[in-house]
Amino acid sequence: MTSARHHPVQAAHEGRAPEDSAGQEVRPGRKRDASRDADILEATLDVLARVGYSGLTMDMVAAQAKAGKATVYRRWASRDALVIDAIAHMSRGMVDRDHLPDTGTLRGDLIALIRPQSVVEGEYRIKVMGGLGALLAQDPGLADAVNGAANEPWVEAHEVLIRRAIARGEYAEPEYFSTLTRVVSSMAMHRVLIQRQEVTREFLISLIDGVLLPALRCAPAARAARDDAAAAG
Amino acid sequence: MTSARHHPVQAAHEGRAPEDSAGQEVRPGRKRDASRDADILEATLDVLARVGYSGLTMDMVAAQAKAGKATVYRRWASRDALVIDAIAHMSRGMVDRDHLPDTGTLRGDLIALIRPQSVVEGEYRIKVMGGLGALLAQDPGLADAVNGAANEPWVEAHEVLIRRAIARGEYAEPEYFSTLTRVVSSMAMHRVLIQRQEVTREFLISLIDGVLLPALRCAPAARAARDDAAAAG
DNA sequence: AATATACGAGACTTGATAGTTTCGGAACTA
DNA sequence: TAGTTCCGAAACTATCAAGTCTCGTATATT
Repeated sequence: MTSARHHPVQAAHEGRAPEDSAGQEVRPGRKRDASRDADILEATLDVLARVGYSGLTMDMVAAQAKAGKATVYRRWASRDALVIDAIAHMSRGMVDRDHLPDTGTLRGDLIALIRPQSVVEGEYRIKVMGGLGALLAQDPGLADAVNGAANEPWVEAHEVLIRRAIARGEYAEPEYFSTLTRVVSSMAMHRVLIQRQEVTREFLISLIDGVLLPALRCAPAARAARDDAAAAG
Repeated sequence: MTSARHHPVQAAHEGRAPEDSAGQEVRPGRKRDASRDADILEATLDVLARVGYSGLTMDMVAAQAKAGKATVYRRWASRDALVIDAIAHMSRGMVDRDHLPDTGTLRGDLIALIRPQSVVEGEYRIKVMGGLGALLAQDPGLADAVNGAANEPWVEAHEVLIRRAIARGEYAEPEYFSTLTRVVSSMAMHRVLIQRQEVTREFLISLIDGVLLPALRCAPAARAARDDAAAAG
């Protein structure tokens, strides 16, 4: 999408290149150290989580990555382009959508989703998102990208797990399904961004046992299911 | 609390004042035009909605309010103090803590709390709140102020209403009481800040009927109540 | 060896903006 | 009337940070 991707900053298409054909140009001189890319992106995320988008400076990022600013600007054209790529980088490997837990009960699945690093990293991601506020307000496209990177994977995972539990007959199909898939994600974000408290394993379990599962058990059923219930009762 | 309130910027306690006694000092000169306060605060909200917190400049605010910057700085000590007051100004009268509804049922009370102007609704408020993201993540003091102005009033109102319903015997005392008082507030903020959708009356009712009340009905009871239930079942 | 590019470090330039001061004029007090 | 404070407008100062450039050095091609 808006992706302002890596860019050997227009080094190509200059007639003097030995290999003029559109293929890979053979350039003399030291090669770029590809591993610095990830270092810089991770440094960017660290700074973003610590001071937010508007507090982030290129000097901080360079210092954190132990890189020179020239090295950063050789790879990204601007601060915004760097931040956008960092967000994209963050989204990788969050929730493994192809290997969701399957313990037999919804409660077991939801709790299995809470791995030690997802508590810590989840909070980290939430802080990163919070720090983006101003940018989000300006660029709806980026807002979607960030939301998709840090929020929707969790919502979708909960969606799958809840739907599966309903299919098993563990719960009835609720009327406000999509609202329920956002309970944990919403309240965890609120805890970090507004209350400014830690998201612990215990807190997440209190959301599951104290809010989501009870709500699911007693929520008004969707129309079809509700008609059945009305007929029976 | 942290409130950086209006401040005749330390004009007081200077020996030369005619009325030295601690009472209200009679000062010569033109009076401050109190109506400019609201104009400036509303201009601040307009700018905040348009460009977000980090994009807001004092020149923009002054221009929007057709005021001089000196007039702004005569009333607020800093940009942050102005923004905080503007947020407080916006959320004024959202919840009237001294006249909470009392309809006889929790559902009735919660829905009565949703008055047209008390709902965070419409593109305007969404944009204002969206622009605050960076503010929240950066400065704990500012975040507390915003939290106190825009969030806690709701949480406290829900706390009172739910406690009253429990006292009436409408629901049992739940184990995770304080978590439940934050359900609606958390999910409404998430909708505004992350999903970037409107918080409509229908959405709030879906939170009440689809999440909060069902959760309250089926939540695990607090220890004392749970023991009773165990004895009965 | 000669040349070209990458690297970290950091100086430098330039633009933006928070906050201050000045100005001419209006409104209030004594 | 004289003195004081407020007003909007705008010039001014000081700070901060994005982006560029230089330096000494390391690593690549020819």
